[in-house]
Amino acid sequence: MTELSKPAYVVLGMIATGRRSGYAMSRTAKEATRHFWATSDGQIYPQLKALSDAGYITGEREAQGGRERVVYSLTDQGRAALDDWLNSGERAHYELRDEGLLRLFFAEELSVEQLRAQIEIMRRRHRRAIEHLEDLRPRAGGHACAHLTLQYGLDLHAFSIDWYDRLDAELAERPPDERAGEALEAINALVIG
Amino acid sequence: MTELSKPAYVVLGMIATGRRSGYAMSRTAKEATRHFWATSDGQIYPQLKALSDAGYITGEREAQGGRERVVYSLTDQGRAALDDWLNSGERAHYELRDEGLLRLFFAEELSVEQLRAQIEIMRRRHRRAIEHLEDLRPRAGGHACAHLTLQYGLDLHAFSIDWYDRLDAELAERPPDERAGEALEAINALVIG
DNA sequence: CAACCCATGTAATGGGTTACATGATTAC
DNA sequence: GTAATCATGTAACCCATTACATGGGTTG
Repeated sequence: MTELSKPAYVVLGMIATGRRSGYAMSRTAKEATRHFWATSDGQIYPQLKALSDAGYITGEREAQGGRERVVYSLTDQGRAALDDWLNSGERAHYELRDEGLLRLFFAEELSVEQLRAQIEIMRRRHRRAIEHLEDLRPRAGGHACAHLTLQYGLDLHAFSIDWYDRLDAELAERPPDERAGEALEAINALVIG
Repeated sequence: MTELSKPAYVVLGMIATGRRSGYAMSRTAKEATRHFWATSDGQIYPQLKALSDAGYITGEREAQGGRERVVYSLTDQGRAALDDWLNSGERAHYELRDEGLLRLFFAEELSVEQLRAQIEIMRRRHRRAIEHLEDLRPRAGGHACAHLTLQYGLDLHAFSIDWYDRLDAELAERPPDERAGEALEAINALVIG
């Protein structure tokens, strides 16, 4: 049995947890999983066809108040593949892409003032992320797991804000026109040493 | 002046902070920025050529103890582009991809026991990440910004471990064969409500 | 009757990784 | 001498996003 792709497991998982039409999966992907695992429509719909053809899922046309839609179910094969993945100890993909951190990494030659401006931008970004996730909370419905992963996101951004707050407090003690590299060297010695 | 690509800014930043050969950039990308911004050789070397052609950087052949290598410098144009990017308030790209969280999201139907097994796997992953970053610390050299972003990584993973520890402690109070969805519903009510 | 949501898809494009390819130098 | 590191690059492939395309139903 060959390994399935990541979007395939997303689709299988969506069906198993009650998001049974392509559209419902698309909504959940945007609203509930986007903040830790992005999945686009351009992956979902082709994947539904592929998993159908391969016998992991079956689709049935259903009239939903006049509008037609296709509602999918897992086959035994699909259920087995999902359970395998959910319980596998295989190394899970983990990746962070943070352009703000990348800027910090190259900030050596900036002034303390400029660095603090960047940090403020990053804090704002995390604050907006929290607001956004807070807005999504009512939409998590009765799904305990959706609430859980949402809470992780909220706590993660809160951690980052806190981290930058503490860094900024240290930088506030330094002269604004000092080279950021110098100021950070002194601060790092405190934090780590 | 057209926006440059992300790998382009990586290259400009690397030069500005003293990583002036393609190989040195490649090393730093693997050792110091990989954990928050991945950049592969397949991006670096073509980018060096493109930025040279566009007049952002200039390369000079240099004999480094017999071996030849190309050492790059920023032109005024390149320095300006980098400074723009470093000080721009434009929304920075931020993205998390965490397959472990994705599994948690779909864990509703697992048993508490199975869920706890997954959580243990995730904690192990974060612990390994910390070990890995700890190994890299000596290599950060005198670069205060490298130390800073490394520290962020360490603290971030420590946060996650702590978060899962607390979740696991709650789950340990529930019967192992209970449905994860049920157990989490009860726990979520405590945490959020 | 216009705007928005439900619903499904495709094609072009862009971004990034991996594997491959080469060769010199240095350390054991 | 052989393994690792220094050093530079290319090509094939995979993955994912974006934009486009279509059309029925609902709400203000």
